[in-house]
Amino acid sequence: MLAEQRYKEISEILEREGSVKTVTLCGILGTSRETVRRDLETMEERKMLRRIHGGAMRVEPEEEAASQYTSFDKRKEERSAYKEMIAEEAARFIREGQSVALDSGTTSLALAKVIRRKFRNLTVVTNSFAVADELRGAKGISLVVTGGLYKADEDAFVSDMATLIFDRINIDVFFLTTCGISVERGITYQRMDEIQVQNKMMEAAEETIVIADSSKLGVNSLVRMCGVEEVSRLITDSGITKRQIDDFEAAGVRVTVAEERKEEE
Amino acid sequence: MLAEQRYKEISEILEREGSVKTVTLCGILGTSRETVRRDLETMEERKMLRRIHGGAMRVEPEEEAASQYTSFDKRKEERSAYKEMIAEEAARFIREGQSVALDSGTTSLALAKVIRRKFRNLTVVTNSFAVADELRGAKGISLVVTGGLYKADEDAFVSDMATLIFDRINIDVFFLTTCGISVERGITYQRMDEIQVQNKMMEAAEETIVIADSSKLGVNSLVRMCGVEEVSRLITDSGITKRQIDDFEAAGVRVTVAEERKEEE
DNA sequence: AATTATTTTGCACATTTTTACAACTATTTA
DNA sequence: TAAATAGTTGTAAAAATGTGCAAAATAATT
Repeated sequence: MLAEQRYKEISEILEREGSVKTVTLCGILGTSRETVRRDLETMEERKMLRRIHGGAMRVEPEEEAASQYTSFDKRKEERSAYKEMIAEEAARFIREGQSVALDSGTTSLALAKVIRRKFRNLTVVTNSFAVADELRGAKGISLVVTGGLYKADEDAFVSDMATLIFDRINIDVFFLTTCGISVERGITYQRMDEIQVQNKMMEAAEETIVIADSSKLGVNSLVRMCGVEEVSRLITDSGITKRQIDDFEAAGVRVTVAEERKEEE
Repeated sequence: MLAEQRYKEISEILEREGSVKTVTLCGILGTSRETVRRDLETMEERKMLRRIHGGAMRVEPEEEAASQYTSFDKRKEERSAYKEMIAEEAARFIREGQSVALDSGTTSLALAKVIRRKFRNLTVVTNSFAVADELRGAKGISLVVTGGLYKADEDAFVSDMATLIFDRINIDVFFLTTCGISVERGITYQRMDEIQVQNKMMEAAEETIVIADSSKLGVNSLVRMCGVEEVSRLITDSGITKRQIDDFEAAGVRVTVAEERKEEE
């Protein structure tokens, strides 16, 4: 069994149970304790969990009472190292003067941070409060927010009110985040709230690029937003397998793998 | 059972019950008394609870949060005492279940704070980023943002894109802030950016109430938004003169003067 | 296809952490 | 004040972790 597959398994267990013992994982994964510990170590570095003596704990998605959007804050720490790499790579597909659309995924927020740092003449359209907050007052960034009804659990504006402005706006590149993407089922989500906004963004956009860490690949979630043929490119991390790359490329989706880069600028 | 799992369990019990005995925890967690005590000790260090003889008690959220925030927040409040008073008064014209519109004035932000504190079933429509930020995740507040192009110097969304949603929305009360208001020249502003949004809000609203401190009274600024006959009420502070009250009332604008109140509820 | 290089994994052993049992001290309450 | 209940500390057994190194599995190269 591959390491990344184990990570995925561990993540799922953690999502379900909240915490696991190292020995339990040994049994489930059929590997030695050292391997499990090494896995947990890497996963902790990637902010995918918190290690504790005897096992690991989930990085709390729901810390009740403490206002809802902190849960979003917590979630954005998940796999943040990957997300930054992906965001950095995604920024290479943007040129000064263009207009880009960002939805409300956590990877979008990472991209917003890169944009704030690297661009001085860009229009950014978003339905994400966090992205808007990040780019609020950023020099040289023209910020357009969709508006609409605010959904705290997604930290974004949804409903058809959020789609109205797209009749007046053209987008060069739309960076789409997702819960799951597969060649067979296309791009899928857990919730359907945001799909209409994303669809509008896609319609308004010249080109759509999916930015998704490798844990989303091959995953089929509940609601289908569109097929893979609608997107021109997928940017992901090195967790993608050769096989998956071939499948996506065969379906007409170019694949870019974000690699660790050592402070180039 | 892992230590961290026990902490979580204890936290949940404490959240539910308020306090818990050491022996009770022994039974629930299936560990010795020393272990429970050590757990409570660690958790006390982490400020997750307060130890008492025989067990532990929940720490009230205020205790921990207080130290960091209040000094800064209080000072901010002291400065804008008059706006607070006006906002407090304005809130009396709102009833649970209604929908209200707030524009991007500083007094609107003060009103948003009062709303967050006092209401649990309200729809708030705004084009102000600060107001949206204040009400983001507020319990029982349905937040609708106009969207549109973000103007940093007003911290608000403007342009005609910000007016689109008003075809779909009805407002009970619109609280209008202004640079100047006079019986002769009506409501006037320094800039014209926001006027179209405010006009739409007014159109969509059943009633419009101007909230303006007394320094704005009798002032004629550059751009006229509408006449005083369009507004039903003016809420201001005690700096207003008897003469001014009479003039406004004669023009059909009822006047409410916000007074200092001593913590009534 | 065969070989080499690289990474990953598992085992043995030293180290650290955790826990429960005692024995003892402190606090509460009747 | 005495009896009961709760808290503290020392210690040893058990459980978990970290590390060096060799075997195994993968990837890369010829």
